[in-house]
Amino acid sequence: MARYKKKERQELLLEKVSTDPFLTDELLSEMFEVSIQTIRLDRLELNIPELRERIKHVAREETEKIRSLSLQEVIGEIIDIELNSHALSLFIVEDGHVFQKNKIARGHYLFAQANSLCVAVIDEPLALTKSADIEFTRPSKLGDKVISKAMVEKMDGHTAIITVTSRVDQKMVFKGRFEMYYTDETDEGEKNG
Amino acid sequence: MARYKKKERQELLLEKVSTDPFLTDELLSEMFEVSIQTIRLDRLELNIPELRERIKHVAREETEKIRSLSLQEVIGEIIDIELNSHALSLFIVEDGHVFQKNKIARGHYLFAQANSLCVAVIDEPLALTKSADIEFTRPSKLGDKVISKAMVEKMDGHTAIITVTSRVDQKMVFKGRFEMYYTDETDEGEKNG
DNA sequence: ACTGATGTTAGTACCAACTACTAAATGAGG
DNA sequence: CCTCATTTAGTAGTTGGTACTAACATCAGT
Repeated sequence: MARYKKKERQELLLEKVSTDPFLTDELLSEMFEVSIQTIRLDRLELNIPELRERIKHVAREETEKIRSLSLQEVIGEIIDIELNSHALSLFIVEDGHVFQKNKIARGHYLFAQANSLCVAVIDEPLALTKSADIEFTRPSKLGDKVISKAMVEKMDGHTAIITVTSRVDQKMVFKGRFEMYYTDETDEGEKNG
Repeated sequence: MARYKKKERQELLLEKVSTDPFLTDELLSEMFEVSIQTIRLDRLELNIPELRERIKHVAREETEKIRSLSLQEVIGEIIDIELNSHALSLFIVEDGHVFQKNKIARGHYLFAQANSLCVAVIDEPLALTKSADIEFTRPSKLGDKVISKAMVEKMDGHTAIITVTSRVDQKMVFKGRFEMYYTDETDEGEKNG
């Protein structure tokens, strides 16, 4: 098989490197059947950094993503909050949140937004969901900006009742009634453990 | 300030490197006020790989985590399933799933396990959660192995009723009643869009 | 104070995977 | 055939290491 022309090779190179950042110049030169120098010239022209920089970049970026995905306290971004009263959050439906076949958001992400908003709105060290009554009124889709609103209806003793409504373009996609347990102790585990 | 003793230094080194894998031997040697060789001997004794290997590891591992966290079809691992009848899944509570202060699992992860199990148990191209009535009967904690069981109670027309119970060591931590909408069409969006 | 063991530092040769540069060889088109 | 673009070759220098040898420092026990 004949080797590629410059332009073609450079396009393929870009693709290769972005799908697999772990390829050395040597490996790439073998794949394209050109010399290492050619690969290096190509990278220079295309502004593709060297292997180690690519790996470093991936490592840094991914650690950030991890934090924003799994270690975040709240699903969605809180845009307004008055403790023990009400709160608003924004959640943008991205690729990882939807069913691939129809791009409809999985219900548990909408629930997560509502649930974590309830936790956030309560101004106590410990707030746990005790029960909830929820309804998905219409499907929300990839790219939707979901605005969730939590209203604290009642707080007495150790139980709060919060109603949540989530909307996309003013149209309701989710509503729920959450019963939260809260206390000023940081950890209930001591009692049970 | 006096320099640390070997043992102490090595413990701190381990901690440093695991919290920030991007530290070179040179930087570390400056931090501990010892020579580069000492740092290298320490790494050798503690089996800490060199900078580049650490970065590579982070880059690879994190990309995998991303996939398993955000792109997975089901939260938890399905361990038994009979379509349109019942299903079991296992979800292990990890660090990213809990409140840091008390190590109690966030409710929406337990909900996600139950919800995705309901989607999985229905043998139709499209299955969406319509509403749910849920209860968190006791907190589950870091390290818990949560076994979720979904039972299809009724299926008629386009609506299924599924009850889910989740247990840790036989003790119930979550129960819910899910109303699912299903159809044999892959995408309802065509009608609305 | 002397002896050993342990710990620390210095120094060398080598490696991968580069950058930056110069220079030569090879093509392909007019 | 000439020419310009492209490709290849080769050298020197860089970073962040490994692997190894040898010397030096420190302290503990006798």
